[in-house]
Amino acid sequence: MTAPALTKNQSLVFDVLSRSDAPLSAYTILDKLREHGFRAPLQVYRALDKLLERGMVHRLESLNAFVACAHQEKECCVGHGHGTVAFAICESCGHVVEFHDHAVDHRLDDWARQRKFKPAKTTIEIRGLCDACAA
Amino acid sequence: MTAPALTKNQSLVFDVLSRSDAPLSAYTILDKLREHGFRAPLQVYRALDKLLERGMVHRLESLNAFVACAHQEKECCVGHGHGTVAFAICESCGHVVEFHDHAVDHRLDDWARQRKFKPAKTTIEIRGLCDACAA
DNA sequence: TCAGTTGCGTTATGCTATAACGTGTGTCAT
DNA sequence: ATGACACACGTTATAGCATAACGCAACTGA
Repeated sequence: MTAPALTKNQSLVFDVLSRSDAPLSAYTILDKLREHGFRAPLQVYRALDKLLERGMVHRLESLNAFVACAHQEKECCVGHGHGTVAFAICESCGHVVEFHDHAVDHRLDDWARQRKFKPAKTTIEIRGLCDACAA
Repeated sequence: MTAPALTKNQSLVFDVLSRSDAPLSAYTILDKLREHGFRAPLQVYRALDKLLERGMVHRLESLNAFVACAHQEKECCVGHGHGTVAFAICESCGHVVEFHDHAVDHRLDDWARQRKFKPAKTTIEIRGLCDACAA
């Protein structure tokens, strides 16, 4: 029932993302893992694919970058029980806040249902300035 | 008061996007405009930048592609009076529906206000299957 | 034992976007 | 008019993001 353990590459990539306080591009991850034997982008992308499947990592479409899921409580990442994830991205300090909003989810679901559109994945990203950077 | 006329390159790019029934990448636009003298990606990107500024074109972050704004009534594109734009993107036929939802806008605004986050640009993209393709 | 699946490593390639340079043209205050 | 400025344009080169296609190794389950 429980998901199989992470492979070595998957763990390495996930650790790098978890330790980072800002999103990382695949190539940045690659550079951070060269000393662990990574040589090629595909090693990173393949690990990311699996981590994305599990919901342990999110992709920020507007940045072409990746973050570890903020819900580090195990239940969340294993049984990705929440709906759509939204992100607030500070364009100054790079910090990202992940959040969920049921009202927004519900509203978009309604829209889709009315149009008979079948959602597969929804992206919500707010770019702007965080409190600290708005000065 | 009224915005200056489009330049030749801007018009060419906008026309290509307007005529397309699916999003186009910058390089696809470039290919379609080679016979009009376009030679380099920058010619396309520079035109797109201006069109994006005016709200006449939208960028789909999850596709790295561009669409003409669906509100072709002039008032909309000149005085971009609406709030955040959302998109439903069919992954089968490529068709994109643009829509606005005040409730969603308002909800995200509330979230930002509470966090003292200053939104600059918000991306909402639903990828899935349209009614026709869900079969 | 053999077929199927999954992960891995490597090389090569393709797609997306911008940097940095110089040119021409218009505006407008002097 | 002239010089300063802004802006669009064209070109070459380069940076940054992502995947195709090959082959090998390990595991799993008939």
